[in-house]
Amino acid sequence: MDVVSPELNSLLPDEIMDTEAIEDIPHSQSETVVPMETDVPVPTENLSICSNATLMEPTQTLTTSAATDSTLCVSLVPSPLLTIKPAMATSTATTKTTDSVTGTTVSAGGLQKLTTQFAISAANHQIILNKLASSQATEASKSAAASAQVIKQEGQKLLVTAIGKSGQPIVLQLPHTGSKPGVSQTSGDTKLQTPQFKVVTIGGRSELKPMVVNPGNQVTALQTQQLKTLQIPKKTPASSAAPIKFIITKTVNSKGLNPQTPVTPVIQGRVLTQTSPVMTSKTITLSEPLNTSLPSKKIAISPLKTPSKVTVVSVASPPSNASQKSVALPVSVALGQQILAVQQSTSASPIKVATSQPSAQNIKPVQTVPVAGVGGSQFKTIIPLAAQPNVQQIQVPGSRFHYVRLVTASTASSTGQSSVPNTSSVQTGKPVVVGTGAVRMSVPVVSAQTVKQVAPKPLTSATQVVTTTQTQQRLIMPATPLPQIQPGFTNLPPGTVLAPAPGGSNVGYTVVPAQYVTQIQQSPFVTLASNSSFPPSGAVQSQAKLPLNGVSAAETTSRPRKPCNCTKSQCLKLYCDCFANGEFCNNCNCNNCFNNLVHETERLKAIKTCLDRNPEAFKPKIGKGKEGESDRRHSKGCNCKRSGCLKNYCECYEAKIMCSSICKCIGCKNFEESPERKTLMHLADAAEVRVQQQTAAKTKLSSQISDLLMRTTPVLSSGGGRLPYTFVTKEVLEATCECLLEQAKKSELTRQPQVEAERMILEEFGHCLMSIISSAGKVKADCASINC
DNA sequence: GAGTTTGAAACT
DNA sequence: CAGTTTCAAACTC
Repeated sequence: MDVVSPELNSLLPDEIMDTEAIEDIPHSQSETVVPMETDVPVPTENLSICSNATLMEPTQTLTTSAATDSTLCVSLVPSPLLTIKPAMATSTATTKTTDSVTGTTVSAGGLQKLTTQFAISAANHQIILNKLASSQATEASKSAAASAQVIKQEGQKLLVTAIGKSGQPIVLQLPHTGSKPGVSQTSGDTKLQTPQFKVVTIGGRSELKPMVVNPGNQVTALQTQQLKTLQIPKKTPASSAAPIKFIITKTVNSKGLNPQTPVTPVIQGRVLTQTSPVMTSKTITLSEPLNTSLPSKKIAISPLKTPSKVTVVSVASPPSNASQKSVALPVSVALGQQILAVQQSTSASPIKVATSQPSAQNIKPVQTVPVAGVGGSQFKTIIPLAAQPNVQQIQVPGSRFHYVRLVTASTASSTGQSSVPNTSSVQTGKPVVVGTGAVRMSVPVVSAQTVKQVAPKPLTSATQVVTTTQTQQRLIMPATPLPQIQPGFTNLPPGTVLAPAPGGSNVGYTVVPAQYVTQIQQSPFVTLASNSSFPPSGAVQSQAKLPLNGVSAAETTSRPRKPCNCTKSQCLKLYCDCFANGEFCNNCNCNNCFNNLVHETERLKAIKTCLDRNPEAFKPKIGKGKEGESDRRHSKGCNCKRSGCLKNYCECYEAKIMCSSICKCIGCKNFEESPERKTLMHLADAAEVRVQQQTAAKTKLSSQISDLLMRTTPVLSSGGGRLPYTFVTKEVLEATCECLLEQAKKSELTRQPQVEAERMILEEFGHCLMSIISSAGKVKADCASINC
């Protein structure tokens, strides 16, 4: 059975990637999503999918809760059926999620209760998602529905994000099966046979996941692979063998059951993809409590660039009766892959905080939001804050991920001292629980660059664990809403974290680029706000700089951006690249800079001004096209007049993309067949090759010299057999240089190509080195013979 | 490094 | 929306 109907199969990828086709849905004030870096409007649709995929846990239940009527809750229930629950947003409802570790069901406070379920027929194992905006999809879904007996239900949506692609998640409208037989989780018709769970990956491959369904709303994975992923294959012919058929439909800006009710802008947890077949990981669904009546805040963190894939590793919730809130550090990172992990910690934490509040209130879902980046899809993790949340920032040394820990005031101290382990897994796809105790969540901020930098070795084993020094760095987040800037939350600069403004700013919040968490940590505000029970920020910093996988934190956190030189804009206008990219100025050459925490009030105001002027001011200018293809284009197009669009004045050329029809440039030469462009490209390529060659040569030469010096390090007296480095005397060096110059002249006379000339010179240098070594060896032998 | 050119951003 | 000004980066010398 096809994972996706053929019609949709060819249709989906593009549409999924098409972010422009998806309308922005007004955001509710209480559920504000802060985009990090994206050209994708903050998705207002929510997808919540809870998945349990641990072999060890027989009681795993994936439950996603939707906060609003527009949300869709998907639950893996004991029956082989994949049950999708439409969230009937009720403020008092709680979402039950199964602890991935313990298998315990936990009620998340504030989460919308799933009151209605519609299940996918076990018989046909099909999920039909109606694409409302596409007649094709509709037809496809109809045809599929005929066999699957899936009923289309308005107002129920499933967000499907394109993995590895930027783009707004697609709202999948799921059929309501509440009235259908066999929908019930406790349905007695649950088959004991092991159903195969179809893993559908957007842009990826699909996998069959055998699942053991227990009659207790529990699903157990029989495979060692613990990842449960709902993925939609991109442009991949669906396998007819798939027992479960996913017919995906795209809903554009669906308003849900109640057209009068605006779609909640909050993004529910999403199931992301698992890319490494060898990696053991879990894809976990996050439950989103979407209650507009409740004061909630979401923290969007994530500067990301071009992650090919993002995996939400875990979203297990602690048992409802447990006061402990665990924090999982997402540390699994592979090249081209991002893993956002929010995993429930084990209850092993000795610290248990008794709280009068219902656990549901303490549990906040983590939202992972895909955002479009220049190079690829990006995901943001958004955390709604509890009534009085505090945020503790956690930084993993050597990683540019930024974690924000939400803790209650009463538990912060205990969390800080004992709840955070000092080790975390970095490699396995399965997140390692790093912290336990009162911590609610950890939110990774991941960028593609970060991934590349942090990425350890290729994941070959799920058991590889890299020990890192876990430090705690905190941001104290106010629990109150952010009325002042909420309207612009969805368009805040990429990588933005909301934090309280320092110095008692009346604004109340600080828009903090995630890249500058470190900066925040060093700010006086943080110091003052820091709980005494936590390690001093200085200690944290020192720990954070510990090398990870040979890469120091300093290296990994070095800003990739060039320093700005603003003089008049105070770095509070889009003239400033730092500001435009949602970053604080750091190590810049700017004058009178206000783009820092000290001037957060002004900065926030400036951000708002920019957003008022252009709601998409902080979104990437370069829209994301298909990967590997040239359809990336400038969102607005350039307006070049004199540069021919072949200089870096042109934003298109600078982004290494060709001008498009939306450009208003004059005399454009930046098009596919442009000879000028080709020439420039060839020159650039040649230059790049040369640089690479030279770099390689230098590296080799440096290595040889280093090796030589090592061998000639003084030691004859010590009997180590080394030669005295004094053999490399000035005379020897001069002679060597003469030889090299002679070789260069020779190659020049013979009109050798530069590459060949370089090779000849290097060879000559090698000969020189050999001669030196040989001579030194002879001297050593002579010396030894005379006992010198 | 200073000066010029350029085009996006900001302003009117 | 169009024209102008401001601004900082890119570029040239």
